[in-house]
Amino acid sequence: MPELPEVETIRKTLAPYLPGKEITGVEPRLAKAFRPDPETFAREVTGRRITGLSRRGKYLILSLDSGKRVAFHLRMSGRLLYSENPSPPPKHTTLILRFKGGEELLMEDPRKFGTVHLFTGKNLPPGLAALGPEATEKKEALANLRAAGERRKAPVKTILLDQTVLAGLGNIYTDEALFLAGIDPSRPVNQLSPDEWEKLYTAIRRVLTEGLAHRGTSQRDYVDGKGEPGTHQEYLRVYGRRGKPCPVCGQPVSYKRVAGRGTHYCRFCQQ
DNA sequence: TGCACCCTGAGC
DNA sequence: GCTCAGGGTGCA
Ligand SMILES: [Zn+2]
Repeated sequence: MPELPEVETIRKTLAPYLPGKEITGVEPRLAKAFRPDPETFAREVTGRRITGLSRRGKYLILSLDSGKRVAFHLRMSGRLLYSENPSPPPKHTTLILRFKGGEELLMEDPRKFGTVHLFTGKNLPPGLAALGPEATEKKEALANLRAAGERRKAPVKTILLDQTVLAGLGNIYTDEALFLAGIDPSRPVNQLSPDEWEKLYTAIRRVLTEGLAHRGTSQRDYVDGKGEPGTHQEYLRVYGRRGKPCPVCGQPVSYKRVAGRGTHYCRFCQQ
């Protein structure tokens, strides 16, 4: 699933190509993915030039010369693929953008959960407007985590996945960070000590930095903007390793459901 | 505040 | 042939 390191890797791989491109063709193929409707989207985007490419949380954002912006959210199985020699689109294609030189940007999404938003500067999509600070921004992110720790009593994993608290973590990096910090994912957040918050944030930074260095985790569907997989799946400590030995103590990695998500952790190393 | 729901392919 | 995976939204 694309989380912060994956979306950022997609952004980096598209950055050399998209800015400056003129969009000559817009083909929405999955109507329900578009906010607003696909007809408005096609009308507003056709003929525009891409002026910028950025990321906020798990959203990838294109700026257009009209002043409008397009945000993509890939959810679990979405891919954004740039090609200079387009071939016939895959079965589950949400959108095709065609450029003046014959290149294209394609959004593929077998599970069809991904969304495409068209918006203006003041009128952000609700999910984008509500995002907390980037998980990589230490001062703001840590302050928000601590504030949540004071007024909430949900499991710590629930808070890490809450994009209004900090933006960018998903199920994989959350499990990995909690393991590195030695904290049980179901611990109520109001029970964490100041020392544990510091440790947890350090672990979050570490797993995100590693994920970025490895160009993302290709556990299931993820590839970057050029179709290349990342390698961080080879470095995961607990996620997807149920029953396999804990890298620290050697006991089998445990699995349970926390915050409605499959959760991997070590019963012996995490309290 | 927490959970069902959306959806399909992979894996049993 | 069935179950499961998952992020954000909408609704209780
Ligand atoms: Zn262990």
